[in-house]
Amino acid sequence: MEAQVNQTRQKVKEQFRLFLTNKGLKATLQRSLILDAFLDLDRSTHIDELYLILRGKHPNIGHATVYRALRLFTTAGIAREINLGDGLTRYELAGGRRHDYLVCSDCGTVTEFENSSIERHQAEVARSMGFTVQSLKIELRGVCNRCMAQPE
Amino acid sequence: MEAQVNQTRQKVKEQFRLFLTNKGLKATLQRSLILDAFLDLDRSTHIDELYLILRGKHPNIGHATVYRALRLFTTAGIAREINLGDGLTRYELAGGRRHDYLVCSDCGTVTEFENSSIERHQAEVARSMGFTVQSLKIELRGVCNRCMAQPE
DNA sequence: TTGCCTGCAAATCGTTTGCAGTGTT
DNA sequence: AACACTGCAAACGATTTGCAGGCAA
Repeated sequence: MEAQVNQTRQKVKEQFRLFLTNKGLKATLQRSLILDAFLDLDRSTHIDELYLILRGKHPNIGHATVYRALRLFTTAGIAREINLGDGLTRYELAGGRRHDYLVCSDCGTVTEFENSSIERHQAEVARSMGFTVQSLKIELRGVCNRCMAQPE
Repeated sequence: MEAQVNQTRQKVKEQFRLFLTNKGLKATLQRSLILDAFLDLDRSTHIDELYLILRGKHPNIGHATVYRALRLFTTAGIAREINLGDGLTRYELAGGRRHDYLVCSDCGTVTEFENSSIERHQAEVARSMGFTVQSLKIELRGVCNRCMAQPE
């Protein structure tokens, strides 16, 4: 599976490289760094998390550059925006099939899981209402087992 | 059903009145106006919509007052916050069982529907992950039949 | 009278944009 | 040499907060 991760990484980087070439955009050091940091995490994240990681290695990278890069990844089809309503925009690798989130209302942790059986069912209901479904998001709020165990 | 709506309205207003008394808070004209406007709509709404309606009748009501009132309704258990990721906080009457939304990515319209069969199923999965579920939200993005029909 | 509430304006927070200088092609 | 890109700071839009005066209890 280690090998598979690396394969995904290479595919994504290649996909991005092609996207840039096709659009006449430029392959800059920052974009490469941000994409690497994003791929390293391998889970949904928000800009500030990436920004902090990146600042560690490259102190003069700009906040705006990270925002711009993630938006670019999204239009390139590499990333996907998710918004869990806490005022932060999160990003996850597109291509994955994780649209299901457990949000802990205590510590704010977001756990992802997958449950594809529900998608068909849900999409069917929507279709019967004359709605053409593009994407599905399921969000559960509650208390995670860690917070349940240790009262602060 | 007209009668039932009025019954709900009275119950909610009574619930709010009790809440205020118990907490030592005050029943002001503004809070009453905002609650009425909220109940009149009888569907999820955002602050600006309420604000505009209220300004029509009471030109010097403050933006902040509407925000504060809706937050109060939420803590009173009358309203529920929903966030569909478009940067606006929406509110709906709590007590209802509508947690399912169709968001049109074209015109932004939010249509609500109900599908309780899914809740048990989904909650079960979460529980197996050691998660205590408090609430569930299902969000479908796509194109509504109106937008599908008329290309701009 | 007490002190919660209101309306206004200023502050805040995440995110976007303008701009002058830099780096890719 | 063109022109996209970066970093900074200022702008932005939704929401919150501080404060002086106003109004329920």
